[in-house]
Amino acid sequence: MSTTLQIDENDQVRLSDKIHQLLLERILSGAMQAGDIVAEKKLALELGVSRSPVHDALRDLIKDGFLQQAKNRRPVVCRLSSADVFDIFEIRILLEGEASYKAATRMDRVTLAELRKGANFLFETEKDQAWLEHWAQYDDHFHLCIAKASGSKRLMQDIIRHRLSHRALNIQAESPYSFSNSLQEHMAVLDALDNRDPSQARTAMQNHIRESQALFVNKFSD
Amino acid sequence: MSTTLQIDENDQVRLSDKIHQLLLERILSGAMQAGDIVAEKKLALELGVSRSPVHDALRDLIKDGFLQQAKNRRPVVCRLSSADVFDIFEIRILLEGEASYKAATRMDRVTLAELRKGANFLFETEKDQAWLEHWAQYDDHFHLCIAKASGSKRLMQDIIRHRLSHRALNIQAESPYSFSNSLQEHMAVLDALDNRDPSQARTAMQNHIRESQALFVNKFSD
DNA sequence: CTTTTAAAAAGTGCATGCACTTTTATGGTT
DNA sequence: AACCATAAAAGTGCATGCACTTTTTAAAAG
Repeated sequence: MSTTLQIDENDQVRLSDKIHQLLLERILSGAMQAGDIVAEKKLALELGVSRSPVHDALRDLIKDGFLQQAKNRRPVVCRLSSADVFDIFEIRILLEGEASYKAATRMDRVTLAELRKGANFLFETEKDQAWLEHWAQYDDHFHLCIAKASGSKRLMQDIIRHRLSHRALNIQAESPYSFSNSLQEHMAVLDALDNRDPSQARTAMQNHIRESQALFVNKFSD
Repeated sequence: MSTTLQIDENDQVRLSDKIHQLLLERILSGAMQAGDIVAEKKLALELGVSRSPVHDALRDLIKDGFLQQAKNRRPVVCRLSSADVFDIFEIRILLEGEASYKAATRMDRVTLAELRKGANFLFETEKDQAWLEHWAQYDDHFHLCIAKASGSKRLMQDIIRHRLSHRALNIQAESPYSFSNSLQEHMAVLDALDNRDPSQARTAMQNHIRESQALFVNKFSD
């Protein structure tokens, strides 16, 4: 837990934003888990800054839905029920399905080719520890590219938010078995995008997310 | 603009939350418009409180997407482009369509009857100034009830957020002509819910929102 | 009269203080 | 050991101070 604040002098970025980023990483990586208490004062001391920027960062995380706080109480990392996880996936199915639909007629061939190359590389590579890192990175990139290609900024932002909101579960939930399936599903989406077929793209993406949904919700029996 | 802070002693609610609420109302009512500057210090003085709770309230509004702020600059009320408005409606079509689908098999008959009564009342009443108030209130209630009845808390929260994000436009965009149409569309949704027909409910709700979309985006040529 | 520029005013970001609330530690009682 | 009361420690909400940045003002120059 020795992630530290990068304190450049003359920095254009707010301290509160750096702290927000740092804490988000701690939550997404599992370094901070559901139920953990995050005291503003203690954290300020730990980071060697005053309470103000920590206060702001925590408030952001509360708005993001990662923390909860009652008045006069210390914020707590949220616990997701299996119903929550299910619901988040349901929404992702809608939003990312729509994004794929819109992207089918808009996505440029270069990005498409690049994504396909990434998928092929992962497909042929041995599935060791480093591979997992690559997969996570590629998967994020895949979904983000399609969200962007939808042409709707709002849609993209919503998709990013909903993906973040359950990414903390990735670590424990993914099984090696599921990976090759996921890759196959990605390829199906890429095929549909290549065909410039909106409906096919929506369906393929929705299938993909539904598969993850089943996996995650299973592993997650409250 | 003389809305004041209700300062009860021994209050269980945070000052920052009250201020957030107050500012939200000012934005949604049109009292504060796109491009307006909202200075933390000035506002604190105006409200007779310190900068801290104002600071927190403004940060919330920034996260909500109503304000924008660059470092060291005063926050500004966001300007929505017509593309933004269009995109927000596109998302509402997805989310509220889904909510209606889910609500069709879950909504209790009592709420349903109550909504129908509200619609009928508005249908038969003379369309004067007071009527407009009633309409706005009823419309909100209608959409919220269905979002709730979806059974998905996340879906409900998302729907509320997206509805808020363009409600500031209501004042100038609604024309008396459109009201009776809207009411008819609401009735169609209620019929589908009564029939316990998910697909019909989704379609009816999506039609309704698409009609608003056309109206709003037209009135809103950047 | 418009443009430039420099000083004054006001603003934000972060640090800190204080009152009041919650949490933790402590010691007696059963 | 488990339970309660209570004092000490730590925490949050809001106020305020200060350094530095942006905005406004007003005077000087063209």
